[in-house]
Amino acid sequence: MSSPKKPRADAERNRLRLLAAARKAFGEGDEPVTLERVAREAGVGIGTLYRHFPTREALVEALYRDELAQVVASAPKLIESEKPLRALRRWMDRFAEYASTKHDMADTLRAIIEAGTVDMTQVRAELTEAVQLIMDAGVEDGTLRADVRAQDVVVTVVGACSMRTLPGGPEQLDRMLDLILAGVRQPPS
Amino acid sequence: MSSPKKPRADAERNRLRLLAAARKAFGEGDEPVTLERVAREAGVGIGTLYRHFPTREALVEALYRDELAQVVASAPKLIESEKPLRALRRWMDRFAEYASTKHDMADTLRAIIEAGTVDMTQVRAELTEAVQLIMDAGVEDGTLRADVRAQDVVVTVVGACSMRTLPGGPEQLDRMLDLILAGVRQPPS
DNA sequence: AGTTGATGCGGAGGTGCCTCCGTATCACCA
DNA sequence: TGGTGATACGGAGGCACCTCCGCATCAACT
Repeated sequence: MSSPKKPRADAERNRLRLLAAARKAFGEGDEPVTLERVAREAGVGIGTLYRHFPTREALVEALYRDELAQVVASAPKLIESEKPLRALRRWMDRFAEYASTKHDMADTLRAIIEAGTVDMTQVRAELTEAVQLIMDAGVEDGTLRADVRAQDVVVTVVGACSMRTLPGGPEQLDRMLDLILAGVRQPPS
Repeated sequence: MSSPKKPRADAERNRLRLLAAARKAFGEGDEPVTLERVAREAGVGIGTLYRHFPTREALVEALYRDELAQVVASAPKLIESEKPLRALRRWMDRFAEYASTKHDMADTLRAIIEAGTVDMTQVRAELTEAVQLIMDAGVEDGTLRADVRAQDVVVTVVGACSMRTLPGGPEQLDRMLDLILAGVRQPPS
């Protein structure tokens, strides 16, 4: 059930080296990470990098998959400690903080949303599920609208977060998230 | 008041040739437009292209400036014929249709929103003004919230429209715009 | 241990973006 | 019209992305 193929030892070793080198390179605050540098730093050829990670996004995704999983996992916790509306807002904040810190990740998330790759769809589905969870709670207690799809919220939020430098400064993103949140809110009719 | 410098004849001629070539190249439905090709087609060197249009965005912006101006200009007309809420939605549609047809323009708009270049700021301001106009009308008649900034709406809409291919198909953008619109709406409290 | 097919490796090379600067052209004035 | 500084031109070249394929390495079997 779990071993589709026999992996070669050197392949796995190189994969790990690449991830380590990438983590280091993307970690350093300053600027643009060239994949050639990552490969060199890992002591492998550029071809090897591309075989393991066919696109830049694939590499970044592998790098941050863990942290993203934590963001996803925070959703159920937030529901327990907060009312749905506030939980959703806090989740957005968490996501936004994450996406803007590692702003390489923001681009990658865009790509993930857009692309049709399989394991990309996976990440997208996880995010949607997290939001769905909160929204279900909100629908149940009547504070959130029932006719809004979680996926639409996710895509809109990703779109908002993927704008690099906002003209209105960092607080603008906050207001934009508020705007989206207001759209999900059940009007007191 | 109007002639800061004397323009050289060949410069202006090349500028026009470049725009013509670009319009043709971007017009053709199929795929990716290389700037080198545009330059060649215009019969000028690549260096000349870059002198006239320092970035790809500058070129695309120049290409579509007119059409964008029309989108901006549609705002006052919409106010006359529709209620503010509906006017805003129609404006968003107009914008979205435009941005997704010329999807090179979508990228460019992103760049415009993000970048700090002067004449880019100009376009951003125009868009914001258009939305502001509609929102003012909506605030006046009480259908739209007064505490939402037009700029936030613009940036959020651009973010949404700049997602290339949505996982939920073309209708998803429609729903996302509805979501944003709902955020601007005055709750009947 | 030796053989061998499968798997992975490396980096040269093709492409596009953009810069830089020596050369050509223009507009103006004598 | 010829001279001259200012302005614009062209394309080579540097950089990064990504592909392709001949060669090396691995692991499974004898």
